[in-house]
Amino acid sequence: MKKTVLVYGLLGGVLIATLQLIQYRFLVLEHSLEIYGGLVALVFAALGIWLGRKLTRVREVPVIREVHIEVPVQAPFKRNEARVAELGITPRELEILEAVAAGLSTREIGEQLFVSENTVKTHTSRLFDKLSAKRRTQAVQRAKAEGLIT
Amino acid sequence: MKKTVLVYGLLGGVLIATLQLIQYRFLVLEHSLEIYGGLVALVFAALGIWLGRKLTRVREVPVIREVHIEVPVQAPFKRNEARVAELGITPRELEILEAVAAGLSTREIGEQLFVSENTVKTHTSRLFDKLSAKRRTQAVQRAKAEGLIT
DNA sequence: CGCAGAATCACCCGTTCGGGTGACGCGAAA
DNA sequence: TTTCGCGTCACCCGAACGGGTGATTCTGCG
Repeated sequence: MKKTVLVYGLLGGVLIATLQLIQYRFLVLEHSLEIYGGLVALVFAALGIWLGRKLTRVREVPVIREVHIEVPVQAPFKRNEARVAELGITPRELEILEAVAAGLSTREIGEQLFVSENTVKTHTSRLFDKLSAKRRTQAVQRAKAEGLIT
Repeated sequence: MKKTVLVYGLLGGVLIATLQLIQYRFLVLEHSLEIYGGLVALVFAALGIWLGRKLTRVREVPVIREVHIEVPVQAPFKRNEARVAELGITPRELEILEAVAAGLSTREIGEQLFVSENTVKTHTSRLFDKLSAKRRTQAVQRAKAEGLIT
């Protein structure tokens, strides 16, 4: 909450500053008062609306409306061998990757594949490297996106 | 809520006042313009908030959200609302769930949703409970299997 | 009005993860 | 034969995660 207030505060500050600038220019150029007022009104109205919505966020009740679109029947699932090779992912690593995606812990994977936890960690480490991932969830997400695993 | 709005109002007032003061130092002349701008800003900010609230009220009415349903060989994805309700998963939790599935860390989720890490942790904790998961990867795996998320 | 549910945040503590480094055996390719 | 890729394992350390508890605020519902 404090963070939010802070954000609001900063935002307000920025707005005020912007207003100052706008005002200065208009003053110097001796433009119409109405335009300035309108701008201020607009900006603050927008800010107010945004704030109001933010503060009183209400759950929307999504109603699913089915929109059928023709989808070229996608092959059941074809592992992207090319991408696997391209990333230099070894078979063993792929195996670990699938286990990770299945939600297993390092220890569980080790037990399942009859290797030590350390080995699994080494594999995962290399995987994260190759997938440019920092976390298992990220690795899984990317692997799925690339079609590396199911 | 009223308190929040009030606080915001006061804050706005203070800001405006500050603006006035700063302006006063530089532009002693043309007083009417500053006062006018400040008043307009205040009024419209208030109006905006009111409007925002009004709008969110309306949003309580079911919102139509078009969902493209693909028709692949297997199962078309359709968020399993029933299952979500059955498991007692709240909208906010679903939001966090999706972020987790996207491979974000607790901190990143917090930043993205403007809440503290602790809050995210609370949500994930409850999610794991509801999904009978022990790890994020497992939660994601199950959520996908249940059709809770994409 | 009071209550339940949701969302927010904090703190503690133990576990797991991830990064970095180093090492060893094995089989294939150079 | 030497090199190289792969799989295996170990240790350390800091960061992230997960569990538990407690607390506050706001909203909707009786």
